[in-house]
Amino acid sequence: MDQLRALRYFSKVVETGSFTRAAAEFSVPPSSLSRRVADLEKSLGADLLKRSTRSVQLTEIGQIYFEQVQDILFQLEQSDETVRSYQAKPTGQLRISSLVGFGEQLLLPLLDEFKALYPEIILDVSLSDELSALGRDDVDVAIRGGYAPNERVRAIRLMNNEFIPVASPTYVAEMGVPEDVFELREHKGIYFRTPRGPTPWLCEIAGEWHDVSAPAVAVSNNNRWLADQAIRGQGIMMAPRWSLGDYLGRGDLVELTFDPQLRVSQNPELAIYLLYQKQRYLVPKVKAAVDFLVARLQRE
Amino acid sequence: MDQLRALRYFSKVVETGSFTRAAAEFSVPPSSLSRRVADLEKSLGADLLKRSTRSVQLTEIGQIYFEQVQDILFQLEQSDETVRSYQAKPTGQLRISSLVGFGEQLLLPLLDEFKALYPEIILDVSLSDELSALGRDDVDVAIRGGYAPNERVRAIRLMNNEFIPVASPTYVAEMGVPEDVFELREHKGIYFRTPRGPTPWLCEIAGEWHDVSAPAVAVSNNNRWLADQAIRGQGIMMAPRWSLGDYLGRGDLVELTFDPQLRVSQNPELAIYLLYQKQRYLVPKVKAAVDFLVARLQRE
DNA sequence: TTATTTAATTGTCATAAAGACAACAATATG
DNA sequence: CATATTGTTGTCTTTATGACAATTAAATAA
Repeated sequence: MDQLRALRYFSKVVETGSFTRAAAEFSVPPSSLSRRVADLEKSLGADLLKRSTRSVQLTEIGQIYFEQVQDILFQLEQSDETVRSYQAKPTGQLRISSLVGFGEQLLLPLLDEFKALYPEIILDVSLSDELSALGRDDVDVAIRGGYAPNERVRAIRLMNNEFIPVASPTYVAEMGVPEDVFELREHKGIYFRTPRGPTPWLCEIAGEWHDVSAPAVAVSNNNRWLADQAIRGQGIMMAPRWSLGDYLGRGDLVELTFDPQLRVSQNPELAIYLLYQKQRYLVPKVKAAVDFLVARLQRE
Repeated sequence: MDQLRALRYFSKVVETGSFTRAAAEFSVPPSSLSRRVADLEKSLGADLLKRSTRSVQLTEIGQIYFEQVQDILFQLEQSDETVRSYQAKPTGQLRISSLVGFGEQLLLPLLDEFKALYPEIILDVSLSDELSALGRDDVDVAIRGGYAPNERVRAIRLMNNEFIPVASPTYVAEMGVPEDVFELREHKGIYFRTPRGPTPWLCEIAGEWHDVSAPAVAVSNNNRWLADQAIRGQGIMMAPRWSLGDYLGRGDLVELTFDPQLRVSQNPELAIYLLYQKQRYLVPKVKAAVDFLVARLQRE
């Protein structure tokens, strides 16, 4: 029995929920799948699917087996691609996913140069603050806050992701410099909205965390627009230092300092990471992208 | 092409270093392996092996592929076993590995009861302080100090592994109670020898670690014998609290206390863990053993 | 309830892939 | 230089998979 073929058949039947549809994808008659899956079940001595003419359902053990088989097939796919593309020129489609703000300000400006270096790589860039499934077939390289989701993914720390409070000089002149974090509650707040809601302003005092957010005058998931609002004196904004570009240098915005520090997360280790599947580092296009991006983006 | 068969052939050729020997293990002619591996190489578009009539060597990419393939084959093997043994009675050979001291004192006394509960499980117990490769085919359940080696292994904390200094009342009467850790250097030491050498006595004072070991009067990897030495007043011993059984209760040994505490490792989180492959928890014999051992050994 | 439709299984034959065995080529070893 | 060992190649046989038609089972509609 060609076990691997049986596994691919089984897997596809589960995915499509039908022998007929799965058979169509392999361009073989459904009877082939029926037999191969039956062989597989016989060799395992357990039923994987409950067939009821009109629908196909996983048994309990089938569910467990399916998940593990999916993983195995995926890994094998990746290993094969690694070998196949070994010592070839970087080429093919490369999918990069990045945080929106980071992508707009730092990643996109680099990509022209990357394209010039590797003209045969077709870039597919998606900016989203939702986390994409690097574990599956979605993305080759991802830039994210937070850590590696599992041990097969390598995370390279690109830079600090420290959020600092800023406001325009005009705003400060008008509203005064807040001396104490609790004074902030009398100010105006400009908030970035993540997929999990706006980010509050937090402060740890004597081991306890306090929410010291000001009333909101602007909320958006668009960093650029929020920065404009801040520059025009609409309020105080907490933003990653890297996102402020030259606003601080030119004096468009000034940093406000507090003791203890104002934060947006209880996690002190906020950073931006570049993520990729370890296994795939040898795929030329992936290696080219990782090496390029780390060289250009890593700051410490 | 039966890709999986090709992978098994390839893998075995690498393991045995020879087409002929590998073929013998599958009971097929060497020509079959030759053809299958050649097919595989053709489909991958890369050479995996350097053949030189008298010897077979991996190419660079072959080495990488081989490692990944080994892992995939192993996982598939495990998934298949999980399904095959699903909803069967706990049966078959169960390999347990444990730290020597822990095994002798706590594990072995439990096993008669386990055998009575699951008479169809054939136990294969090996006691060793070397860490066994849970990742490969060696062991079903392991009891170890330290942590899980990777994300596929689950580690259940069984109990604290705090080492405390003890001596017999006669020894203390004769030599006096050491008040300060540095006084220990004038005492007599009884040491357990791990595979990495005897365990020194350490103490952290003002952030700095000091080795305050006494000259050795006895060194062994046999806990029981060392305890006998200590009871007979030969010296001071650092031993895990669990290993002392009722010696403290009966007054055979007394605990010495120091401030700051005397330790055998800079790692404060020493504990005993039960380890098993997550994937294999559904194999009845593994589940039976894990559940039984955790129920009997877990203390907090 | 019964007819109809759709999906999965089973039977039979054709085809393709892997194994068996012998012959051959290449390279160490004596 | 001869011999033994190892891997490859040629040819035939065996086995397993695919193709297509026929059959069975279940869900939907009359």
